[in-house]
Amino acid sequence: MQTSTYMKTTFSNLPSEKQERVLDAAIDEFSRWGYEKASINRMVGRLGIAKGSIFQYFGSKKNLYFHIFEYAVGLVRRSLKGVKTETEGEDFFIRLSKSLRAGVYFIQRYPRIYQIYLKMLFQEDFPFRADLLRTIRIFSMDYLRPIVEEGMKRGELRHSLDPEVAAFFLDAMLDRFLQAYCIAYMDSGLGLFQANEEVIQRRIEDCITIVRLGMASTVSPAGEPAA
Amino acid sequence: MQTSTYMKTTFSNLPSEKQERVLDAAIDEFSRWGYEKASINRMVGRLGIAKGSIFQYFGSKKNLYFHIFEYAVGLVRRSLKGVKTETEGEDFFIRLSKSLRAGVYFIQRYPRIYQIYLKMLFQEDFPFRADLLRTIRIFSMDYLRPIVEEGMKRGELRHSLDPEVAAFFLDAMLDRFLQAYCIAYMDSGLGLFQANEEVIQRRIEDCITIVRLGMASTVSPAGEPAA
DNA sequence: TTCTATGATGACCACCCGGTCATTGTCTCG
DNA sequence: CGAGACAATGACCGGGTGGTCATCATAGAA
Repeated sequence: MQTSTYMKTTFSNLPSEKQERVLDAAIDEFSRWGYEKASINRMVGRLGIAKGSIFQYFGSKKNLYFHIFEYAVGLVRRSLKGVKTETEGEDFFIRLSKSLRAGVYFIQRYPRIYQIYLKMLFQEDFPFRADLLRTIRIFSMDYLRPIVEEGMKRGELRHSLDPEVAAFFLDAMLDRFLQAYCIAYMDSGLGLFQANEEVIQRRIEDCITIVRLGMASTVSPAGEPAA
Repeated sequence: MQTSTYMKTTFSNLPSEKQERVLDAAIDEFSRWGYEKASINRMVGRLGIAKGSIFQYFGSKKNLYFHIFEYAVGLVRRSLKGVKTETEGEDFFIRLSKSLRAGVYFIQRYPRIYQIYLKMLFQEDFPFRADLLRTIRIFSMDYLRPIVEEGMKRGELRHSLDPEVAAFFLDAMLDRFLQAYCIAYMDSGLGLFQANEEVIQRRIEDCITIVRLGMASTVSPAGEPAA
């Protein structure tokens, strides 16, 4: 169990089996309820320990949340780094496709972590929320922008493209795609919500085709390049 | 003042000047705090009336919220209908551009209404939230899909385009664009947040260019069509 | 004037929250 | 067997919530 600014020695002295039970309960609680509505009372009730213990471990609800957030950021960071290096040198649109796939995989492997993100995104302001979300957006942009720039350098992307705008655009698309996979009302009739692998893969290709070719018909009246 | 399922006769009997003050205070409260954290106590405190009155008017906090939601939906409906008819027959990408502009205008004219939407989107589950958001998404798709289909009929869009996917894609882009204009951490370095008209217009054109042409460089090695 | 209907009121209710801290185990070392 | 260190406990605190209801105020009709 790594150290963290947000936990006290009382917690790190605990047998790791108990630490894990506590963290698991916290992830469960926050992923189900978000920050504000998460209840320490409920959490300790399910854990079968006293409320005071949690405050002995972390000092406050906020610190507990930060600790979990830090852990989640670590997971995402490793995952993104993995995709980036594994796809190094490949075509831009292949990389994009694999990144989106990796996003889906991540959600499948750590559904509660993604739920915490969604709850954070889809939740009333709590004081430090904006900072945490900014952290996530910067993450995303730091991942996407270099990939775009590399794609431009290789001539795979239009020279007239503004990398900032392109990264913003991709961020919007990727984010919404994953939301549609996890939230029923964000899937606007696409059938993406909790879809199986086959549908997901088809929709990924659909969306990336739009990103690649755009929506306009080719200017020459001759017709489509390939249809 | 139109009737509504959610208000009682006690409210409709009120002098309309007082009705408006109450509704204004409710919009203010919900736009600032969202549903769960909106406080009837605070609201009546600012209004200078008794708490019991609100429950005499609407029966419950939920009914009050529904009443406001219904009002907001009416505003959006009228606004969208306006843009759709005004741009009838124009080029698809012009229509798209004007739709996005209209979104910005709407937010500028009714900032608190949009805030209520954002708070609803970015907020913990309250029981009926999913239904309300589904309503909004369906709205959006019902607006976009026919525009896409018309664009395809005119040959302005690729025949190989799937209208469902295209509408989803556009919804994602438009939604995120407006969020970036209103929420600092959603503006990933684009400078869209609270931007002036000139920047907004430029970014609209940037984004729509990507939608139109895509990101890929033209397959022929000859170079860009126009750069 | 008196009666009646209806709006206005705010003390009060049950419930939940995060956080505190004096007290009670429990384990280790001398 | 102490003694000291430290984890565990849960009653308790102040503060907030949506919602209720007996009571009061008032305006128009008879």
